[in-house]
Amino acid sequence: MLKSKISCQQCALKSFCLPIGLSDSETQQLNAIIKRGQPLNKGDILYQKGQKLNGIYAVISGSFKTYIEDQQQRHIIGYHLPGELLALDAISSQYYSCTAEALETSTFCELPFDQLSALTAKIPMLQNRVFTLLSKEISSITGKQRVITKINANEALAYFLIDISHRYAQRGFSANDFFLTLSRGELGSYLGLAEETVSRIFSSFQKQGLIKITRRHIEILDMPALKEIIVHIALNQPD
Amino acid sequence: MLKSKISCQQCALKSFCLPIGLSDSETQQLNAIIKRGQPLNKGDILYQKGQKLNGIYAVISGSFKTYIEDQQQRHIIGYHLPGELLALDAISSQYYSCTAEALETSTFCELPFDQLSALTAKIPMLQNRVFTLLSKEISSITGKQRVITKINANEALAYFLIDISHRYAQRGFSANDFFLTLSRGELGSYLGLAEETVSRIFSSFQKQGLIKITRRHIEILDMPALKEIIVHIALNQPD
DNA sequence: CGTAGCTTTGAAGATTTTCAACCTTAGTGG
DNA sequence: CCACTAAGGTTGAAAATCTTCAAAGCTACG
Repeated sequence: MLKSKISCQQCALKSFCLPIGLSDSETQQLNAIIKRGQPLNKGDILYQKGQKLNGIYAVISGSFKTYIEDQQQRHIIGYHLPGELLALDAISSQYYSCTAEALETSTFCELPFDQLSALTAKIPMLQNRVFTLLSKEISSITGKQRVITKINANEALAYFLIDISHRYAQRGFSANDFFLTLSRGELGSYLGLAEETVSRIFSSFQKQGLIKITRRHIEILDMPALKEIIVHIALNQPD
Repeated sequence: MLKSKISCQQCALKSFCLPIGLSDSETQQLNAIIKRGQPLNKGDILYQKGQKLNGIYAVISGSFKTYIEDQQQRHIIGYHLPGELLALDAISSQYYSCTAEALETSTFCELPFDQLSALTAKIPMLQNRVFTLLSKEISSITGKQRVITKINANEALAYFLIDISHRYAQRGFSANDFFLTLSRGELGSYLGLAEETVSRIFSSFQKQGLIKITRRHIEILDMPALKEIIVHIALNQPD
């Protein structure tokens, strides 16, 4: 029992199964359907757009980007950190709607969706947990959308930094010192900005003493000032 | 039984309960928890940001906008047509994260979420239906985000028109002739454009013979050409 | 018939992108 | 161990796009 609980934690599913107070037996049932994946290297594909849904994924360590591509370019849709879930949008169509790729050496686990939903049908608390997770995803995308939908480039980047900082803090990582695994170009694509614009604004933030940035290593020096940049934006503040 | 089935249809929950083949008894159970709301007039508030979650809502007829506001302005977040659901993002926090307002005389029904989740725990098919609806919402917001995140104003408006057209068609309304209940300013806010930009682009689409627009009445004259505008954008095409 | 609110249009200004060149760093092979 | 290379990052200047400001047109409604 204890073993499975620990293993669940190791699976970085803390965020998934712990906060809801499942019994040991329930935890074990959940744990039984979780498949631990082989570690992936940078550039390895977790799933490909168009493939039939196997399950949803949780990032254990490392980071992933999701994207779709057309003839001209690749559009970054998501940036996923440890403890976060991937492929929640694929449940409805049963096909992955984008490609997920490891941005660095990363580990993950898989939750086969049919097994998960069989289990949620038996454990109401778990069902509610899944509802909550899906709903939270909706909030978070809506929040991002709000921000990117016409606020200017400064604000978009300030928001991005604050968001990442929160997400790291939530998982127990440093809120003020972290590595970005997206390139300037990818980040630009994610936020709807040109790569040069991202670079210029990072430089300007640094000149103002808000951050220190060395390639992909970011230190947030003045969080209040960063927040000041987006203070006039009506936001659903992240928890 | 039959009565309740019809009533369910009347509730415009066709989209919600019909496609999954519930038994008559299950349909009746679902129907029993659906509360029909009083019709609202233009400007009436369905729910207010910050209020405790009562339930999620389905639009029966008319249309709703959702928004959040700050000192300076109101930001339109959503535009909801008959058959569509509102407040899916409030399930996780248990508080409405934006305000929903009727854009014209509208009817709706309410699904108290605690009762719904008690029912889904008993009816696996319904549980999966809710998972699917939540997941679909994630897809659709992600799609919108993709589009607005830096494509230009022409593309954003072409996408919007195509999206609305699809959504009306899906509910059995005309795909090529409909009324917009958002003003130019509101639509601009929704898409992240200035109201004048929206107006200019509608004029330009009309000059090109793509649409005919008389105030809020829109006729789509050349759907293929509209689609051509966004053809280079990698999209998860709506079903 | 007049007014208020929405819409359209023009012109100037701001922001962002694009194009181009150059810089920096990490990794490679001599 | 060093020099070279490729990839990513930075910076400047011109061009494109969108916003803002301003004014005027239209329509619905009392």
